[in-house]
Amino acid sequence: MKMYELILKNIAKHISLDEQEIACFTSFLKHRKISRKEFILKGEEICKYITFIHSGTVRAYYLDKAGKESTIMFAVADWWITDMFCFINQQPAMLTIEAVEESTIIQLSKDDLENLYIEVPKFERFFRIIFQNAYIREQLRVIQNLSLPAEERYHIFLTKYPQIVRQVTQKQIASYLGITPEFLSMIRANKHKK
Amino acid sequence: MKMYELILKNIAKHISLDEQEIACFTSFLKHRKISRKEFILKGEEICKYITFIHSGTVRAYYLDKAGKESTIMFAVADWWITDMFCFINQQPAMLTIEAVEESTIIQLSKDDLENLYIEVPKFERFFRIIFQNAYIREQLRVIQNLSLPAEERYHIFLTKYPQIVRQVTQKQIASYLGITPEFLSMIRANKHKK
DNA sequence: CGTCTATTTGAATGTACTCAAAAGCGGTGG
DNA sequence: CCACCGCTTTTGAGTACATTCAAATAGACG
Repeated sequence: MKMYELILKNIAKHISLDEQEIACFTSFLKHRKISRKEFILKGEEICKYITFIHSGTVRAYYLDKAGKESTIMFAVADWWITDMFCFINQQPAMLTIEAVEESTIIQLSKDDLENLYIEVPKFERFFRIIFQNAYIREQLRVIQNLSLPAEERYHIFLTKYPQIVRQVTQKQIASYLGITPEFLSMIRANKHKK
Repeated sequence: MKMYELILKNIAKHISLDEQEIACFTSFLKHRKISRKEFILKGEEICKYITFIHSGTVRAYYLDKAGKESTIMFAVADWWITDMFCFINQQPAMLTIEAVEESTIIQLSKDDLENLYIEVPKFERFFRIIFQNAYIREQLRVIQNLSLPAEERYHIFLTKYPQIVRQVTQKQIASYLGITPEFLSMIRANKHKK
C-alpha cells in the first residue's frame, strides 16, 4: 500500500520484516489527514496513540496554568511523536499535540502496540532503538539547556533542524528554546548584548 | 550469586528469565568496587559500558570549556547509568561519571550487550522499557526546566529524590538544576525575592 | 481586502550571575 | 581520634541576561 511505504521504510532502518509480519503490523495502523491547527492530542485527553508523521509538521507543547506554552518537540515527516508518559500510563495528557501545517499521520494505539510486541517480537527491538535515540536527543537537549546561553541554543537549532525552521513561527521556536519571542527577536537583531 | 541478586530483581520487574538465561546474562557481567571520587568514565575516554549501581551513589556531569559542571543525572542503588550517546556510538564521552560515595557497580559492555540481545532476545524488551522510562524522565525534566522557576525545580527535586539529596552536595544539586551554588543558597534562605 | 496574529522596538523590572570574602563543615593524615 | 586544611556554603554588592508590558509595524490567512 502506497500510504505505508514511508513508515515501512522507517522500520526497515532497524529491523527486517517478512510479508506476513508487514501484514500484521499494517493491520494495526490507522491513518488520517489533519489540517493546520487541528489537534492530535488535546490537554487532559487520554493519550491513546503513538503517532508517525507521514507528511507535514506537528508540534507538542506543555501549557501551564498561566497560559504559557513550552514547546517540547517538533516532528516532521518520518518522525514518531507522542506524550510518552501519558501514552504508557494511559492517563490524561500533559501535552497538546497540534498540526503546524496540513499533515498526514499514521497512528498505533497502546493496546495494538502491546499486541504487536507479542505477535512480532522484533518490534521490541525496533522501539528499543527508537526510545534509545529519543533518550539520547533529550539528554543532549538537557546538556545544552544547562550549559549554553540562549543565543547559542538558537544557532544550534537553526543548523540542526533547518527543515523545521522553515515551517514554524519564531514564537514557537522561542518557546522551544525557553525564551520569550521578544528576546529571540533581539538575538536575531543582535541587540541583546548591553 | 549474592552479588547479582539486586540486578536480577531489577530485571525481573520487566521480564522473567529461566536458569540458563540467567547464567548467560551473568556471564557477561563485570562487577567492581569504586571509592569516593573515583571515575567510572572520564571525559574523552570511549564509553565502553552501561553501568548498574548495586550500592552507593554516582553522578554524571558535563564539563564545558570554561570548566563549568552541569550535572546530567544522579544514580543510586538499582539504577542504570551511562553516557548513552557515546556508549551507543562508541565514541569519546561527553560526560564524566564519578562516584559520590563508595559504590559497587555492575557493568555490561556494548559488545556483550549486543550479544545478549541475540542470545536472549527478551532483553530487547527489558531495555526497551528501561529506555522508554529514561526518555519519559528526561522529557519531564525538559518540561520543568522550560516552565518552572529555579525555586520550584528545587522543591520538586527535594521531594522526588530524597535519597539522593542526602548523599550529594548543594553545589551538585545546583548544577543539576542549572543554577549557581550561591543562588541555591539564597533560595534555601528564602532571600532571593527582592 | 481586512483582520488577526506575529514580530519588532523600547523602557522598566526581575531573576539569576560574578566576584569576593567570611563562616562552616567534613575528610584525611598524623 | 582529633586538628587542621580545603572545599562547601553563606552573605553581600554590583552587574548581566532575560522578562514584562506597551505600542508600532509587518505579514499571513481567510
